[in-house]
Amino acid sequence: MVERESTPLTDILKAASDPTRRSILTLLAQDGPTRVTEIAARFEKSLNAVSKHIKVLEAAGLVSRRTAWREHIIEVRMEPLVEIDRWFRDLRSIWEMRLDALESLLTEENDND
Amino acid sequence: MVERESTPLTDILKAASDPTRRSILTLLAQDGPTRVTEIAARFEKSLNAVSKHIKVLEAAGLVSRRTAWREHIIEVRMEPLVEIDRWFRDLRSIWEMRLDALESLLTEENDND
DNA sequence: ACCTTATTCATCCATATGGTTGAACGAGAA
DNA sequence: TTCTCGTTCAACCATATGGATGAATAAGGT
Repeated sequence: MVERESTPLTDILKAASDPTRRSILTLLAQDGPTRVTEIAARFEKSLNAVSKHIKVLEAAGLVSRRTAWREHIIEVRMEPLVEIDRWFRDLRSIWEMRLDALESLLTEENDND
Repeated sequence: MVERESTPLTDILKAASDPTRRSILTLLAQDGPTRVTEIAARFEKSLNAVSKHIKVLEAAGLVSRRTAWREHIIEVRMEPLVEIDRWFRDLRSIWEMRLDALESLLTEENDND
């Protein structure tokens, strides 16, 4: 009933908001492409739990998967994170525009004194 | 039973990962400090729902509250968002370090040819 | 005192999320 | 074929989340 929205930015932020998933990204950034089992071995969670985390990251575009034989090699993708950066910058620029407008308004008033 | 972790960065990202909450931040960045009721009026949700969203943003430090008479004036705080930026930059630098190491390794090998 | 306004608190609901365990699948090795 | 390995799929569970509605609180206006 409750329309479940899902935009790229929302998916990226949601994926990044879990500490385990951020750890996975850090691990991949450090060590490069890594097998699912290998990744799971670094955490005190079941293989399945980690597998699910990876799927979330994958859905958000934060990692890519390359299947070689029976092994799934996971690689971090930095590109989508730029979306967060962009959102942050947009918000900040909106905020600064208002402050600038406010300041010039005050300056104007001072001129009228 | 499941240890519920909550770090500043996690709270910030979780707070930012909801579209409604991001809209509230944008609204506040544009219009400046605004009353809760005023904010709620901009959304097709109950006052209570918006009130709860604001509490989440507040807990993450993304907005501050100033109670004047019976009115609660909400203001956006940009500072905590820098944490996201920092995390992103850290991750990227870890990633670049690995690539640099990889590249210099390859160059070395070429030198040995 | 009583009304009105602004907001939160308390419940309750449906769905999402993070976790577990066990079965299933795909593909090389014995 | 049967075994093992790497991984996902399918249930299932407890808790979190986003939403609604109605009561409670706070404080000025009448």
